[in-house]
Amino acid sequence: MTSTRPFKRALDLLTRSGLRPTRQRVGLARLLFEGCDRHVTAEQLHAEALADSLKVSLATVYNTLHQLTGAGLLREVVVDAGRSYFDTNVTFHHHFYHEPSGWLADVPGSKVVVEALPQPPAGTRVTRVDVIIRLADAREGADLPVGNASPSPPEGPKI
Amino acid sequence: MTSTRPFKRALDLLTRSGLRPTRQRVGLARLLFEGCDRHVTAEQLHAEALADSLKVSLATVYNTLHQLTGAGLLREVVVDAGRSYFDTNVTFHHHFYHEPSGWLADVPGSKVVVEALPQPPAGTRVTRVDVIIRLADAREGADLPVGNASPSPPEGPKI
DNA sequence: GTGATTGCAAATCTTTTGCACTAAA
DNA sequence: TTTAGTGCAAAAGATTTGCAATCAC
Repeated sequence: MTSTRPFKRALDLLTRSGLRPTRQRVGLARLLFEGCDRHVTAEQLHAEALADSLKVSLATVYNTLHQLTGAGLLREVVVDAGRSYFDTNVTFHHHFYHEPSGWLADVPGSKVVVEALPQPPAGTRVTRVDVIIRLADAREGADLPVGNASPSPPEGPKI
Repeated sequence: MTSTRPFKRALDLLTRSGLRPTRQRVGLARLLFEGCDRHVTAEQLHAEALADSLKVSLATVYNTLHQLTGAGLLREVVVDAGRSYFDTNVTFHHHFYHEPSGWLADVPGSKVVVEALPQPPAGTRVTRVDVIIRLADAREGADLPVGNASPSPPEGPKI
């Protein structure tokens, strides 16, 4: 599918990270980085790969996702115990998470201001501050005094 | 162990929540609510129960933890994919999470100021805003411009 | 060639489920 | 009684692991 440009880009990302550009890794990297930012689970990426005629095992998908995360090309997002999402957006940002559907969306870091952060315990350092804005379907009174206009509604098949 | 007072308290918490005060539930409630606030996993609470001579199955521990969460007596904390922590502190607060050890600690809600929260998507409402301050062992340059004094260091055998 | 990678299947781990049995009300 | 609750063992998911076969360099 597509030109050869993105193919080269995926290849570059891998080699620059010291990962041998195997057929599987390049294929997965293309699926992950060709389009716009996205959130995927291993299972989901594996299905996409197969649908794209990329023969790869689920175990390799897991390995690759972790290697890319280690290389700083992906960020693991923990919003649900029991399932890991990998985010291609590794810039400073937070998330909206619609628990009923599993819908996950980025919130620019600049849109949330976290102040007065307490000092971390001695011997430790802060690696990241995650802000997860958990959502439910609008119903009886809102739980928090936060407006309820509308940027991007949870619609699609989610996840 | 202990007097009969906390026993009664655990019993009251259950009945007030409409949960039949069975031997297992009362025992688990005592373990959870007698002391100060704590974070537990199902496996951990189960081990404690057995150590305290409370015969209860892991399945029942899971059931009870979820029932108590549904009743608002516990709050589930998601900081690690694949493992659920239950927090006896259900007041407004956030968390410090030391990933290397699994150490989890509360951060008073008043210690973190979250501003400029974006509007939730149409048809949804915010149920909660979780702030997770992820920690690693102090090493090469800190990742974020946040001091590094010391409130409560991660020590114990963790989890 | 040679060591890194992959695939596959089995193994782990955490959590859930089905159902006969037990205990509260 | 009668209905909720419990235990156990099996099932279900998600992720990891062991190791022989395979591929990149």
